[in-house]
Amino acid sequence: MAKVMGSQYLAGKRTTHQRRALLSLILKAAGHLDADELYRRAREQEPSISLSTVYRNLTLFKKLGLVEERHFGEEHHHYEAKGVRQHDHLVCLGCGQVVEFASPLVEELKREVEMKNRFRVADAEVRVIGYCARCRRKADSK
Amino acid sequence: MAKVMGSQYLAGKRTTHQRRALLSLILKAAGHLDADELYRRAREQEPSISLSTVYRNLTLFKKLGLVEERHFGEEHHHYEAKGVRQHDHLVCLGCGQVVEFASPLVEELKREVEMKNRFRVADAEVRVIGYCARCRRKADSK
DNA sequence: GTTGGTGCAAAGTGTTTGCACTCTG
DNA sequence: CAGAGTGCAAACACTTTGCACCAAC
Repeated sequence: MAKVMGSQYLAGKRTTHQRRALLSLILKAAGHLDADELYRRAREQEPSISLSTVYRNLTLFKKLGLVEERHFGEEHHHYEAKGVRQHDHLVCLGCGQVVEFASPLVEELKREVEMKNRFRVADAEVRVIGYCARCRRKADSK
Repeated sequence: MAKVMGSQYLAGKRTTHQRRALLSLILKAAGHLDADELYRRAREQEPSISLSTVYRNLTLFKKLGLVEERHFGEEHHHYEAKGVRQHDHLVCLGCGQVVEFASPLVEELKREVEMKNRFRVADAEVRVIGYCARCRRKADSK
């Protein structure tokens, strides 16, 4: 996994321990992380790492196109490795859990917007909000 | 426009000048506003209104289902009157402008998620990100 | 050796809250 | 005239920045 980050990914930027640790944590995290969770995990490998470094590198990774910033309903942001495939999120209002899903309809939507709205589409973010199977009953009784 | 806010909308809450002003501003604003812009506009009618009151009432309106909170790429939130029809947003990376659009594909997507993911869908937020016609050339030359 | 990157502390945003006063119902 | 709602200032959560030191190149 550490091999994933050859210098070609960092575009001439220095490969510090902190940077290596952060990037590998993001890549190996299956889903999305917020800055604080990433900080917590990074401290296990680099106990002296600071939160500023986390933020600074998240900004860098964003700029290099390695991670994407996501905005769920919460105050803070989430980050995840920029994967090849489009995937979107289901946010449960009951338990707060965020699940990924994918649908070809999103690609279709992007094509439609590109044609009908004279818009060069770079990306799309879809959040479907509601109640997961487990929380449904709670929602119905409201 | 002031007539729009009979007491039935406020669910027994008191109808203060501030509340009336805020709600009518949100309803008459064609698109989305952030808290600060709303504050600025409200002060024209109620010069002594405070930002806390703006936030407190936005929270209330959200709870009552009168407005919706939107999350674009920025740090702060945007709010808009909860309309009947689903509509989504095109965010231009060049000039930052946010344009509304609507597509039946979004409704289709919601139905699909409801069926395939055992999820009770309450709402969906779609942001398509890219470059508007005017900013395209800038993007292409990068 | 340079100078880009780091840790720390301090500042900056956007938002929320405690409190005493005010006005709606 | 009770208590919901307000303005104010202070607190809050998250993020950014200035600076002196450190380590990657």
